[in-house]
Amino acid sequence: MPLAAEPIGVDQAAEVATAFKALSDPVRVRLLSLIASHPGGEAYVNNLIAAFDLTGPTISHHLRVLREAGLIGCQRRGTWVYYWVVPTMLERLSEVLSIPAGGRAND
Amino acid sequence: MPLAAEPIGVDQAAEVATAFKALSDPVRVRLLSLIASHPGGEAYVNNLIAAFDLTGPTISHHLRVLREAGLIGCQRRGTWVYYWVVPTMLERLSEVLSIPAGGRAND
DNA sequence: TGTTCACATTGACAGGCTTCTACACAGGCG
DNA sequence: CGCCTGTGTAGAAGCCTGTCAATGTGAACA
Repeated sequence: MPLAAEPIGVDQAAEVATAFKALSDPVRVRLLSLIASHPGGEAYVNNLIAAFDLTGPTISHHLRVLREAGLIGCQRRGTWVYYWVVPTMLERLSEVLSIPAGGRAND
Repeated sequence: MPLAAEPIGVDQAAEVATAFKALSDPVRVRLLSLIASHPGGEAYVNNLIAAFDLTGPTISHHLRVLREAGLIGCQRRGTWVYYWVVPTMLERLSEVLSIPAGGRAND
């Protein structure tokens, strides 16, 4: 439900804000984009670390923030850990920011 | 351009992250929703302050963060100050989060 | 089978930034 | 001038970001 349609509830506002907080860091935005645009929709950590001038633990921390926000999922396959994007969450956030036709829905 | 379409650039990632940072606080999300869903698309500060258990300066500060992020605009009319939502910014963020058909665009 | 190596995460900590309140200031109205 | 509305500033508490060190997991090899 778009936040422009009606006043958002306190609980939902907190939930949405948590997700947006996960996207409030440039590194995490780039990580999400790298994972989402990776061939096959998956990426493993080694590749992600190589794309930044940051150390492994730092990337790992950022990935955890994205994971706990429900934006990405991960799975271990042998030695490597693969990450992928959870489209449901992105679509939901996109819907929250969308503008209803006419700018408002009711009242 | 959706961030899932191709790896986002460093500059654009920083710009998007700044906007999301403005939305990373529950109070600001609720403020934006209150303004956007207000009859006429406008709201004045006195109404907004009444909706929270926070002091006036705090709300004023949050409004400034939203304003500097380009998400809302304001104008003084006599004694009261009116706020409204800038739909362009919301639409752009919504597009960034949208998922291209098939999950990816090229390559 | 046991060791060694590579991959990735977790924990602890320093530095910087954000958030919130209290007080004080500017702008308009009666 | 007195009052109300809204903003700006200064300061304390808390959170976030990034690095180093240590741990856990799985594969390769003698």
